[in-house]
Amino acid sequence: MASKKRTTIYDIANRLGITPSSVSRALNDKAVNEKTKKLILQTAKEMNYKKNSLASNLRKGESTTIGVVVPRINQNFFSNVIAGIETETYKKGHNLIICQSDESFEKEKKCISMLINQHVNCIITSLSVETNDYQHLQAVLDQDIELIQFDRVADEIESLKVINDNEQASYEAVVHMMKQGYKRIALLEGPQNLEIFRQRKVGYLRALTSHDIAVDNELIKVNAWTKELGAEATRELLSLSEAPDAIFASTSDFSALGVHEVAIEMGFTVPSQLGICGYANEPFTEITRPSITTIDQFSFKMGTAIAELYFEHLNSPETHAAPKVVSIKPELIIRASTSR
Amino acid sequence: MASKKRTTIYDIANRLGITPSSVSRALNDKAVNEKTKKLILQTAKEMNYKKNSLASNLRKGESTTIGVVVPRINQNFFSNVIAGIETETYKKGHNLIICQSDESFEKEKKCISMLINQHVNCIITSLSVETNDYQHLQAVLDQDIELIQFDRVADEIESLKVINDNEQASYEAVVHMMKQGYKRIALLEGPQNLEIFRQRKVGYLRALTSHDIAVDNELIKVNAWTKELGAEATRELLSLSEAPDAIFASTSDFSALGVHEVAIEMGFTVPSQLGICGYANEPFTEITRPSITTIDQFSFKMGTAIAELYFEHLNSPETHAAPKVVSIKPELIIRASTSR
DNA sequence: CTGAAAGCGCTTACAG
DNA sequence: CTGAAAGCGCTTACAG
Repeated sequence: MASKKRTTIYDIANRLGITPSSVSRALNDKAVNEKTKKLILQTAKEMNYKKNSLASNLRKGESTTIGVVVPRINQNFFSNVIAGIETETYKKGHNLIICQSDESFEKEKKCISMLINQHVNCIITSLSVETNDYQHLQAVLDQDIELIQFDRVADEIESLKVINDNEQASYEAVVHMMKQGYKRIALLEGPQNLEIFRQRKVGYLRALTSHDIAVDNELIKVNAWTKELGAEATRELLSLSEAPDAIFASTSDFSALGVHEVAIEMGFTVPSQLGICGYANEPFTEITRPSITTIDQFSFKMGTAIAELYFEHLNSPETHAAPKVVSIKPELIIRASTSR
Repeated sequence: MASKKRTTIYDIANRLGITPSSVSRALNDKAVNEKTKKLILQTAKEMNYKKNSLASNLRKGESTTIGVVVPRINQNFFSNVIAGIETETYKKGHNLIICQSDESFEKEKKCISMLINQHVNCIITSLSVETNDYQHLQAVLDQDIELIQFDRVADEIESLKVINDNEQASYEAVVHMMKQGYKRIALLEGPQNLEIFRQRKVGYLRALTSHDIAVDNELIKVNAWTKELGAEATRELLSLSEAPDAIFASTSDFSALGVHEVAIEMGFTVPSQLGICGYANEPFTEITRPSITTIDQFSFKMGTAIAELYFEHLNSPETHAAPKVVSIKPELIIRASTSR
């Protein structure tokens, strides 16, 4: 049943008494006598021929493979982006090699290196939370491989980018909370080596200052980007003599979930005594009671936008002028946790 | 900056006045004079050499690439399995090409075909809900490519398999509900072309009959495997003159979520008037109020088990005797929705 | 330890 | 339209 050796175009050529050149041409739909072409295609099917893309790509000096490196494959935001990318690349027969950095800078570097070896013709990546140096991204460009950064991007690396307007989204979220009457709005911020978290903080600060509210550093909690860290920060915040009446978990919905649980645990009523806003529109934010206000990043759409950018640049002449940056406007999803 | 042409072992050989053979040997840590080896490695680094795995794999007639086809990349269960696989394969430098069938039989076939062309040396797959014919899987075996099926497997295809004991898990779930005093337990079943859904139904039936409870076909709802379909089926069930007092959404937690919502909407108190049990231990089952009893499939562990199976067979002599089947015992997670 | 040569499976200018 | 030949970048028996 299982044949140790796969059928090649030589096998087909031998059987038909023609040259491999013609077989190759027929298989690739190039100019070949119609009758012979038909015969070749039929014979290929009979002999169970499967093209060897490795050989083909090697010869052509190109590949149809794209590398993807994300912090976590099994995190809603990233798996949605990947699903979006796959939906588009599949249509054109391009493949995705997917790695996860596990939020580790070391693993991220190794993954990128592996992908370069694999001769992918594009690397799509979102940085790990530890990443603070971008030589590995520069190395990608140096090998003349297309680079597309998304969401967690390194500004200083000149590559294609697909991002959200994090600052504006945060600004709007905080303004919304102020309009709901919240007076002391705390911020849970993410690791500031990542651009996205810096931008979200800027949005928060801009919202306060543009409404003549003084920034109180006591209300800003560093590195509260997981559920556990969000919970811990909340415990501290709600124990302050002048506790906040709202918390913007700018890092993630997981962090917001931590806030939510601690608030209930400490007897604060949401949203009347405490407003909560998260980030990312994870599915569970709709399910908690009260449901959590958050920001939708259109992750699946980010994925399709990335794929579109890729194909656009695959065909276009090297317009290394100014790498394109696509910004997708996130949307504030107002739910019960901030509606009073 | 960007070099159109990548450095090859020839470039290194020329620079050093030696042959490509030696360069290749040095790079692959084969027997080479220590001094030359050092020199070669250093030069490779200087010249920014990156191995071309395509060429290497082609020459060696093997590859370190594994193909994965799952129904949905962005579904918790599958993304966890993938994360588990990646964690193990990464350690040994093997890559994952990932495709999603989108629950479409047609796309599944095309993905498998693409992966064969890509010369992957293993295909890992979980069938789409539409799949009712397995020629495409047989084709994988015919090309002498290792095949590992998981979760949604085709019994008749003799391949490696990693599965849950669905029947036993369902049996235990239903017995648990009976012990909680539920008398009329309904079943939401999945498409019966898939083995897993057949097994879950068998477990349900076995639980009833082994406890001398007559099976009431009115309480068995077909194809209720999404949230919407689960909700619809629940509406019908709860409108019966003799409505059920518990619903086992054997298809998925999404379906159970539909049950949950309709129950509340129709004024049934959970768990006192209606017990609910789902399947898969999706994160949100812990967050609903009341929380939902479900079955944990240890998805991440399934992933690592799959990878282990792969590496085991990579080295072992072709033991085509009886393809190994690894069964991972799922665990009933008892929560509020069935605790009265 | 090292070199010369062949070959993995394919594609593509170059002739005819 | 078709064939003969070279070559993508690498690895590996075969000699020495």
